Amino acid sequence: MSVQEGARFRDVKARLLARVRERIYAPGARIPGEAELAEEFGCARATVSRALRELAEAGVVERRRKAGTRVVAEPVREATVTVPLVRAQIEARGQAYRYALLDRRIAMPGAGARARLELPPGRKALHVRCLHFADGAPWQYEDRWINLEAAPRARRESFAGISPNEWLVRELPFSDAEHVFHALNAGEAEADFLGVRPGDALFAVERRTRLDGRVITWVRLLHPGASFRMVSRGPIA
Amino acid sequence: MSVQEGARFRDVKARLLARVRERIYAPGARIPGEAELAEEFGCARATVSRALRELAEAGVVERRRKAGTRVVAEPVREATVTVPLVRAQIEARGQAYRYALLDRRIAMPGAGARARLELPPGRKALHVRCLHFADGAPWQYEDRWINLEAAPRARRESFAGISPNEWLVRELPFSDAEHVFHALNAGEAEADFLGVRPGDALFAVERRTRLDGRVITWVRLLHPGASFRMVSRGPIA
DNA sequence: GAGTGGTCTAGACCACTCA
DNA sequence: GAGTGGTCTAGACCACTCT
Repeated sequence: MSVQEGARFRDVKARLLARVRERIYAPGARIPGEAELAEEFGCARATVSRALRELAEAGVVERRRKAGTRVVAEPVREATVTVPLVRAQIEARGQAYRYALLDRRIAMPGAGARARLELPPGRKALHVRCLHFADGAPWQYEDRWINLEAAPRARRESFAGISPNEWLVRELPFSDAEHVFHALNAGEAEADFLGVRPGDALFAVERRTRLDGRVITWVRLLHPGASFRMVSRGPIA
Repeated sequence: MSVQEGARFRDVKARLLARVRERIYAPGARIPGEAELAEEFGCARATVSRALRELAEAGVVERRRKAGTRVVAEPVREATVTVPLVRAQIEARGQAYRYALLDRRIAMPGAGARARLELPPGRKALHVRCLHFADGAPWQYEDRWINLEAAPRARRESFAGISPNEWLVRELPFSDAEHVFHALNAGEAEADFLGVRPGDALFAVERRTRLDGRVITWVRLLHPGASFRMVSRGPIA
């Protein structure tokens, strides 16, 4: 009948979610145990377990041993956004990508950058600033600090031909990242780089990357607010 | 030895991730099949399967039947952000929450709002605008359209005592949501509401909520850029 | 056609945490 | 102490998709 069938646990998950939405299982209320549900649905407990685990990951239910499974009382919305490689993002839009290095130097980070790099006082780091263009128009201004003790090979890289963004993805892929998103007004220099007027709204993505607990790099990516959108994906079920 | 032990699949997952990071499994390369890995690690295939499934969800590997499992060639970063209830967010910061309704009327939506609600032409909808305060200072301006055909009970709600945000979470929890984030400059009216100057950067969250395929509501939430941060959670493993 | 992942089952043991 | 979820196993069948 249906096109994308063939997963019993998906069916169980959907039916349980439907019960939550219809208030058959009220917010905050406890729902039957895995064994009971398995019997009701006529499947193995492991199947119910997987369905409930995914509902828990989606924030629909809360599970605790002995206490059982409850419908979440105050749902919290989550959105998963993709922060792609600039180049891939631009090329996916069918636009021509161009990269330009503005500045590369080993310098003493300011207090803010030093704290974010979790560097001891008096330690220098690599500071790189560059621009990414889409069809010739400035798309992203990148201001990055790299911890040379965590990524010593960066010392020998000029970043003339490859952006630090891309270099790091190749050099240290699958590292852990923390992101912060916010909005700010363009200063004189940023406006100049991005081809907007001072005071125009910018969308900022800040990312700190770790590997084995050490901070490798901290970067601030600025986009002109007028053209930039960040979109989340995916529903609950 | 370790504190949080007791999950064989986590161990397998961590070891596989380590191999990817150390380039033992190179980007784009194929890794051994589940059966082979299960034998190597001395566990059941289902255990390896779960580890690999989670790595696939984290974007580290790609899996296809018959083709096998490959390390992702061009990693894509993802960030999961929490978009909490305004009130909960403010109270979690230890600040006093206050809500004020600005305007509530049934009206003809403009072209943009109508399209986002996926409403046929000539259909009216409920338009609500309100403010959320933290310790007396404006924290969020909410501009919302509600599809009265999908949420008819909203017609009888005045929204004088409860924000539409909160009312909808109670009325139709666990609905599916799409989010868009961007930055813009405050106009005259928005600046006035939010207590900032016209032109100041604002952080915008737009959310469209669906249930059973129908759009229930579309909302634009504006925050003063100077004070607002949206933070992502969680590493890969 | 054949190889790989995707899922299900039945049973088992364990870990946590509530009463 | 006892009830619940969390995980593992061994075996099985199936669905997809590459060759």
